[in-house]
Amino acid sequence: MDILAELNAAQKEAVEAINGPVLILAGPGSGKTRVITHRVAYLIKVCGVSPHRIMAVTFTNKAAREMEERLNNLVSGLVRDLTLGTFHAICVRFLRNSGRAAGVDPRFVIYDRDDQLSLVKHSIQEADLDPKQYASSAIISAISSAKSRMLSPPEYLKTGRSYFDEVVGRVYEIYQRLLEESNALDFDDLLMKTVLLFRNNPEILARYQSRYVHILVDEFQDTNLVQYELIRQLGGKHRNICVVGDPDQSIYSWRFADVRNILTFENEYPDAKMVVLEENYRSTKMILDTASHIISANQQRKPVNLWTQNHEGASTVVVETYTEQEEAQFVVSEVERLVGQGEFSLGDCSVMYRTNAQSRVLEEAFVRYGMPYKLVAGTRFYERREVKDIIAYLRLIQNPHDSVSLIRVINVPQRGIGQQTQAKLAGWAKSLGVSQYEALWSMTRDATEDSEIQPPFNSHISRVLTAFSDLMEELILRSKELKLVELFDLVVERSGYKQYLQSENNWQERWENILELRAVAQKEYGDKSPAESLAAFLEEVTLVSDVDDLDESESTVTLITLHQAKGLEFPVVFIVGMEDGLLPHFRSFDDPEQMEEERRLCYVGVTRAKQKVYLVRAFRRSLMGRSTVSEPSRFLNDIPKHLISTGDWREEAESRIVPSIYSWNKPPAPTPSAMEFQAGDHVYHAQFGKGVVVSCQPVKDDAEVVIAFNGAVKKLLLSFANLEKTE
DNA sequence: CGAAAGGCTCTTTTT
DNA sequence: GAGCCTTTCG
Repeated sequence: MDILAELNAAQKEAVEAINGPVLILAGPGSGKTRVITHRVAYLIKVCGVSPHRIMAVTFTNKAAREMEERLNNLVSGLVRDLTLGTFHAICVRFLRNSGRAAGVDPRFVIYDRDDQLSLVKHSIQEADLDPKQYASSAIISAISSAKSRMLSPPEYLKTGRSYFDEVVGRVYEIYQRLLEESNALDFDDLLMKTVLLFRNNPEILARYQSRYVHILVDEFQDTNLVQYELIRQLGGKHRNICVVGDPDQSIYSWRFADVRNILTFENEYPDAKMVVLEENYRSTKMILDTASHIISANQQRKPVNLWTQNHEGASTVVVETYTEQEEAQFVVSEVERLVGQGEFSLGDCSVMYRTNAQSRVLEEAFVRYGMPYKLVAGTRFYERREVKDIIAYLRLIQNPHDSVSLIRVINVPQRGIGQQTQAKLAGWAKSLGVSQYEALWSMTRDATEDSEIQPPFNSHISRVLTAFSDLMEELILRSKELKLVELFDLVVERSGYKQYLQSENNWQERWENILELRAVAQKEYGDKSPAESLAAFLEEVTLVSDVDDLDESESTVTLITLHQAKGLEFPVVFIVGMEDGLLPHFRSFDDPEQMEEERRLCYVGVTRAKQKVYLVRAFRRSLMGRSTVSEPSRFLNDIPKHLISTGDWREEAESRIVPSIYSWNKPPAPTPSAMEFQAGDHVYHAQFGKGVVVSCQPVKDDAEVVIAFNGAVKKLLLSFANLEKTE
């Protein structure tokens, strides 16, 4: 197979330029992914470069997986040795292997946003600051910003000028100390510690530098300073660095990504070859034209000339509805129409929005119509309470010093270890200069007699604490001989979590989640021992993003935020909430740079579409419970009239929908009796297949059934679900 | 100590 | 409108 055969001239150029730095500016739909995969394949197959010497950085794990798949088709078998993944995943590998030199214990756990939040709250308390006065999220963001610039707490304090900087500096200092005591790294640490490791250990860096002859970075416009530095370090020897990006799609500046990295790259590597990919293979002329008009209004950009050989296509549809409920109804009914005409399938359709909160009303509409959909994110699976609880137990086994996890589960299920006791324990551990777990553990030994500081607990509390310590010791001990899944089961069993869950409400659903987590452990790590798989499993569950789990082959409508949609494509795209205040978001109003980013976000959304774009807005929308009236998004003004079709959808849609099988207002008769179905009944659903009824509750003159289908739990309205009993 | 209830506050986007 | 925190009572 000729690797260059199916590429256009510019793409070929980008693939063949293997010596020296390369900057590829790739417009949406210009075959960027194709270029990267083919370039890697070309290096391996044509140039004979060992995959071991190639590193490819992607923005999401999903992108990495897809690339691996595609590569397997081009150069089967050789892909194993490739260093392929997100910056974060790759840094984890470096730190596990070589982190000791930077003072990183290789058994570290990774703290996600949630863990950060709880740690920052503790830090604020420990700094004797009023937690009500400082938003933890703002402080996290400031700390993250500091780490993106690789400033340590003292360095940060030195550069700070405002009182807020001072506060952040103090919290940062404590926060970092607590992280270290817990042997934990947050997302930013993964990057920063790696760069510091290389900076302070030239011999280690030299090893990696020699190894990586070729480095590729995707979505370069969304890299931050640390990531740039890491690439600079690793590429320092061979200088074969290939970065691919599109300044018009830079939408992560709030995460301290900096488009200027592209400029810096050009300046730092003046010999860099620049390749511009302008031919779009994805969208119709109409869509591309619409998108170009939207993005052209940005001041801070270089003009680009996107073009396509694709056909003209349909006009962009702009629609106004009265409320957000009506907006959702429009989307559902329009999807129904498109699918009914046979032109598109459900899986072809996507609905994109600025904020996660917007998904709820949409979901309600989809549920009401019994139309299958998948929500990317929502309450993210790994952020569910029960899932995090079990993960916390596993983390503690891996690393007992992890204080955030300890605090999370020490009293879940309730063991009579309340706040008072926990505070005493924390204080006591601090005075001993050991982690809380060590303090606990020392109580189980009689060594305390010769200790200066006696445990400050009465005998009852002591017994309860010792019992917990014994439990963890048992789990840690058993973890050495069991398989990962067996350990998982043991944790759920011995911690009393299963029993505890059964006393909670909607425990079935939550139990399902635990089983799903178990399935991940089972699937990926089968019967491996925890020694070889626990760390990998814990990493996976912390570093996954929501798009990672998106399966586009499934035939359901996709609900997704504009940010998450980057890098995806759909035949049909609905962008909802096209209102000033939402898109652009009002938080960006007073900052021209942020406003330009909002515009890019809109551009990203439109350019996801292959065939059809709908820009939908609601006249009235409730935000935070309050009903507000809003103006159409200013971005709509930049689309010339001749590209738009409007028309009164309402009249048309009503005449179409109401008498048909779907009804907006009343469920059609006959309404099946709620009594017909009970928990445990086996049922069949035309779309979802076989399932088991979890619960069935009457609502108004209908009933809401929760059904566990293979792999997914769905809430359906009985009158629409059209269920068949199968037993 | 813990469960329940009421009151408070925000809501952008996420590896 | 929901989640988070505090208060109150058993």
